[in-house]
This record gives sequence, C-alpha cells and structure tokens, in this order.
Amino acid sequence: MTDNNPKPPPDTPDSDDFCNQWPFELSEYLQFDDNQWMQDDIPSFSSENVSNQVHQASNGSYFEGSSSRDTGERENRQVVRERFAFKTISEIEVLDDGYRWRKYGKKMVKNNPNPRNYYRCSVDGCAVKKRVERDKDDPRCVITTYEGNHTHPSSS
DNA sequence: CGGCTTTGACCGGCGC
DNA sequence: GCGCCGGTCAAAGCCG
Repeated sequence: MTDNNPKPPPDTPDSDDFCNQWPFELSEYLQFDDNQWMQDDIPSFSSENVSNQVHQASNGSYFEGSSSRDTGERENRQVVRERFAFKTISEIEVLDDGYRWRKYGKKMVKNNPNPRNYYRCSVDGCAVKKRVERDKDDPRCVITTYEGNHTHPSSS
C-alpha cells in the first residue's frame, strides 16, 4: 500500500468511485430482495442493448449481531457484512480484482444449467466471500456476489 | 515445496 | 417426518 491502492471491492459504497475503479463492464446491477434479485424490474434490460453503460450496483449492509444466549456469550460480535451483487460481461468468471481468491466449492443450482462457484479470500483474517455464477439467460454474463469487506490491502 | 483446484459428501434450514 | 436446496469442509492431486 505504498500509495492509495485502488480497491475495486465494495469497500466503498461510492458508486462513482466504484465504477471508476472497476476495470470491467457492468452490464446490469442486481438488487437482492431478501434472497432474490429483481432483475426483471429492469425495463431496459436487453442482452444486446447492454453497452458499456455502467450502472450503480446495489449494496446492502446489515448488522449480523448474535443475540447473547444463555450460553454466556461474553461478546456479541456485531459483524457488519456487506453484500454486493452485480452482473458483468466477461468470458472469464474469475476476475482479478487485486485480491487472491481460493475456490472452496462448486455447486450446481437448479434453475441454472451452469454451476455456481464459491470463492473465499486466501488472506487469513479476511472473511470475505465471493460467489460467481453464470447467467442462465446470458451465458456471456457473469453474476458476481461479494459478501463482506476486505480488512487487508490488496496483494496486487 | 507450497499453494491452489477439484469432486464428493455432509450438514443445516425450510417447506410441505 | 421426509425431501429439497444451498452452503461448507475435507482429502487428494496437480501445477508452478
């Protein structure tokens, strides 16, 4: 971190900054409603019309506080997890965003002929998780879902 | 040699 | 109570 290393991850909810740092083309932003993304709500959603127009991705921050049970939890760790989902046009799923990711699982979800890959930050102490999945309607698009925020400088 | 990838199996939660 | 689904971990193998 010899300088203000550009952190593309959702560490900064600033859409302007985020878009500026993101070296990829965001085709559409996904809004997760409880557990589903309302991409159908996007009227201008056209596979062919998706130019290099960058939309602001939706980021949700919620407090994950574990209620102190009778077990005697001396500390209720309130972890602020940030969820970040967006669709990107890329032939490669593993987009090098400056961090190292270690694949820890692959699963084939229904409603999607493509498998879903689970990545995790290789840095110890960083509990950031990443979920990569191909769009079933647009195999050329990749849906990337970030969960958590890095607590360490980019390795790149 | 170290680190990472891969596949399968396991587990928990939820729904019916 | 059972089935389904998603998510995670582990061991082995491979590559650089």
